[in-house]
Amino acid sequence: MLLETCSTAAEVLRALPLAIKHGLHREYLFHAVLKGHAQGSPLERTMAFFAEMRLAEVRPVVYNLTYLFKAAADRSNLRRGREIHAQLIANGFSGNVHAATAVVNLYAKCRRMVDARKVFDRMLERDLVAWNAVAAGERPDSITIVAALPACADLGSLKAGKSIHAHSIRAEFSSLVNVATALVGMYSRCGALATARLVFERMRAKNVVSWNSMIDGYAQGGDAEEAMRLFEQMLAEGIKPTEVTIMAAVHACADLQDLEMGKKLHKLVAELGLSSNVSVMNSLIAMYSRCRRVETAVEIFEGLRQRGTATLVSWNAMISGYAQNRCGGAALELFRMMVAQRNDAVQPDSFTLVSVIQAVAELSAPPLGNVYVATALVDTYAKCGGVPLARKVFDLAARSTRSTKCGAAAPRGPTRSPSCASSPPAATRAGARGAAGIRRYEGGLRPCAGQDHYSAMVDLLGRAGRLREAWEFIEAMPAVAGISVFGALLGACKIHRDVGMAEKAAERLFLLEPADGGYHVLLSNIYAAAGMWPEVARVRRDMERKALRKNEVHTFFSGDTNHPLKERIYAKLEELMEEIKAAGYVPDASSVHDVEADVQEQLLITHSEKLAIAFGLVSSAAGATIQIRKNLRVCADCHTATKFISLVTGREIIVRDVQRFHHFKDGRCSCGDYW
DNA sequence: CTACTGTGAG
Repeated sequence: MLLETCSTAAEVLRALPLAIKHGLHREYLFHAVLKGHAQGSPLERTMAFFAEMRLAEVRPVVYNLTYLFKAAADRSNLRRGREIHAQLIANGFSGNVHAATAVVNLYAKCRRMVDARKVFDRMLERDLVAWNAVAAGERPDSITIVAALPACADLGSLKAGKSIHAHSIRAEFSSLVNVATALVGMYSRCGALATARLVFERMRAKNVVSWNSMIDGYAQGGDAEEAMRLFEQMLAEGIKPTEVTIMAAVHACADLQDLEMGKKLHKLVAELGLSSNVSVMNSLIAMYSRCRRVETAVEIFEGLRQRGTATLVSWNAMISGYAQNRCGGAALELFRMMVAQRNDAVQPDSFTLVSVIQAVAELSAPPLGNVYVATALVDTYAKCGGVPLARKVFDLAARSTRSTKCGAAAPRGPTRSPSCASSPPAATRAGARGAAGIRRYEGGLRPCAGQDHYSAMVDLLGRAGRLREAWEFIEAMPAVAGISVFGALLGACKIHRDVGMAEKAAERLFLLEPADGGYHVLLSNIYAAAGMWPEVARVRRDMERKALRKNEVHTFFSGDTNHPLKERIYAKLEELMEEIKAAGYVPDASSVHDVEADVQEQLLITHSEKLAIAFGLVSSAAGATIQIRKNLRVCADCHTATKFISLVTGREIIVRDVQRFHHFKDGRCSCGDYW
């Protein structure tokens, strides 16, 4: 009871006389308080107490430091971990098995396996615990099994995971909570959500981590609805969520763009005392950005920045938030601030780069005309071993920056969306420009992690109409171009109505067998826009052959005449067109080009959303909400038409396109006509 | 009195 009231060294010192009277040692008291901090306080608080303790000349003992290591490892705080490692060496504890094991664990958790192995190899005495820390036990116990399962998930090897599952059953470990939980995690990260759920449901005893693994499995696996259902169930069962639970739920909320639920979670974060948890706050930044509440995201980000707790992830979340919400100017401004503040811990990485490229693409700045982007790209490709590509980007950049200098990304005044009013504060802008900042990139970027920045780059080149360059860019990529890269090219071909390039892109794309039928629809629409009807039909047949039609929903294509209810659908459509025209709808032909007016209107009328809405109207109960999922972005004409349809039919219509939800009601859309 | 495992933000 004495200890519970002390949290600073001064308080401990004040309590000392009383403690000594009770027969407690001075050291013991400090160590007990430190342990309390390590288990419950933020790492910084724990470190501060440790420093105070040293000032009070309390000699640390081995297990003080092991607690500190655990605190640092749990939060993957490598920098602090290294500091404690130095303390440990300075105090002559490096020979201790427990301490050394904690160091191995720290490096392993922070994904520094080389460092982990170095410390491990230098250990004179090793026990099973130490072996487990490098996940290489010879006679595996249950903890070794638990440690091996995430490795299967990392490798994406369901086969290896299953064989370990079998082994754990033979060794009679499989019903241990930790083993079962690790199995849930392994199955869900390998995409076997149904199996994960089965293991989860069969668990006799579940703990928070079990719930977290299952909920996050759904959240990361794309089933946000199920993630939220399970989250609600967890709360209903009276289990107190942790920061991990919250982050998974926030992620799911962002996916659903469910702002109301997002706000509830934000409140819950405060109630749970998690407002100082940077990771949680970062997930909220991303959630608000996806729900188009950039202002709220900025508030949170600025709060973190002012407290000095913003991390690289925070900056990336905010820059990405701006980019997603078409605030390209603000995104680039924040990017410049990031570079200018000269904080080594917060310098751009490949995540940042993706958002920056998106921002440049959106601003229609000359491709590669932005010297920041270009420099970052050159650096990245050179590091990936793509020297010829780096050279090419460099040449292009040199050519196009001659006229634009650094100015391509200069603030462009008020940006298009009202939500962009919240641009970064001006205080830290000074000195953000110029070559000095760019030099900071040297050595600053890690080699490309995924395909995202390649597809962003292809999108950038493609939108600017530089389709040939985009193609050359893909050919020169040091990595194998994936679905998203060719998808971006195909999208650009749609914008610029380049059938030839579209065919080239589609050929390569379809070899990769995308599960999403949207790309076939995209190609079909490109043909349709060019009036190439036999080709439209060919793509449709191709899709049917590949069974790409989604079976759980009714799927429609532009110009679809194949549905069993087609007569009723087309009749309904005609009726609707009459009604909405009477209500003031004027077809907007800007998304269909180069065909005669009557053909134009015919194309517009038979756009797949309109077909789907008509089907929804003829096949659902009166007054029911109609839900539509679109695998491309909704076109301007369909958007307008849907507003009118919601007005004349009194129905709510919810369209979810690749970008976001559109909630149509009484002639208005939740997106405020901005998407 | 301790160490090793399972969930984790952009």
